[in-house]
Amino acid sequence: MSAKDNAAVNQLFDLLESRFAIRVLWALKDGHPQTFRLLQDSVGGITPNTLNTRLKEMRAAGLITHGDNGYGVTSSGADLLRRMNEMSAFATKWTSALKAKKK
Amino acid sequence: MSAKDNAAVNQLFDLLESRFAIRVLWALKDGHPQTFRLLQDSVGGITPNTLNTRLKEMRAAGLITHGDNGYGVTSSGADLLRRMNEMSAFATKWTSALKAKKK
DNA sequence: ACAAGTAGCTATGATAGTTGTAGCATTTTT
DNA sequence: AAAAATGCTACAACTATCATAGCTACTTGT
Repeated sequence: MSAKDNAAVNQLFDLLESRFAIRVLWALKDGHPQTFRLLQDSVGGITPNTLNTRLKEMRAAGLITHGDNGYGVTSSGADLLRRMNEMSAFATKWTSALKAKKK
Repeated sequence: MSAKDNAAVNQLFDLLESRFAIRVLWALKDGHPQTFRLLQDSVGGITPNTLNTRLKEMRAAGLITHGDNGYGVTSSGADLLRRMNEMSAFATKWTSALKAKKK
């Protein structure tokens, strides 16, 4: 892994590690833009303050845009979501393994 | 996407969205266990309080173990990291696109 | 046996991030 | 013209994280 790679990944993690960041992106997974309030509901449990902060960050990062139909992902954002699908597959395996362990 | 999928992904995001969570896992990417303090250095900028909190969470989640040689990933943790490599590839593309935009 | 080093933390007060609730200004719908 | 929806902002309270210091248990070297 090069130093440049490290910087890039670090920048991505900076963006994604704050509360609700991933979820906001995830809520836009299907590609349909959503209004501020609908997005708030989709994400669930997020306050307008935090949502607005995340939206600003992600717009600055070029992952989300705000068009006439509301907030949606950019092509870059869609690219990231596509790659994150792998994590979803993992999650399913993982939670069932965890549940089995707890019994 | 089923409701079950949603729950699993939510649980994963609960774990990963707190500060340094992803980075702690990421620091163990190469598979070599690390001592507490070495891990602190690898992650960079994390306090022992936070590191310890994350380690507890991730051990409870079955992603990290603590053996004789220090902290390392479980097979489940390694699985997740493998899938997250896609994000690393994205990060490189994404940051260079961002840099170009800012100019 | 004893001092020094290493490992894995815990304690404490300060600061930054997030929450909960309320509501405002503007545009769109009825 | 009134009602509803949109995208927020304000503010006080709470929680997470930080920065620094240092503790206990164990190993290593003399």
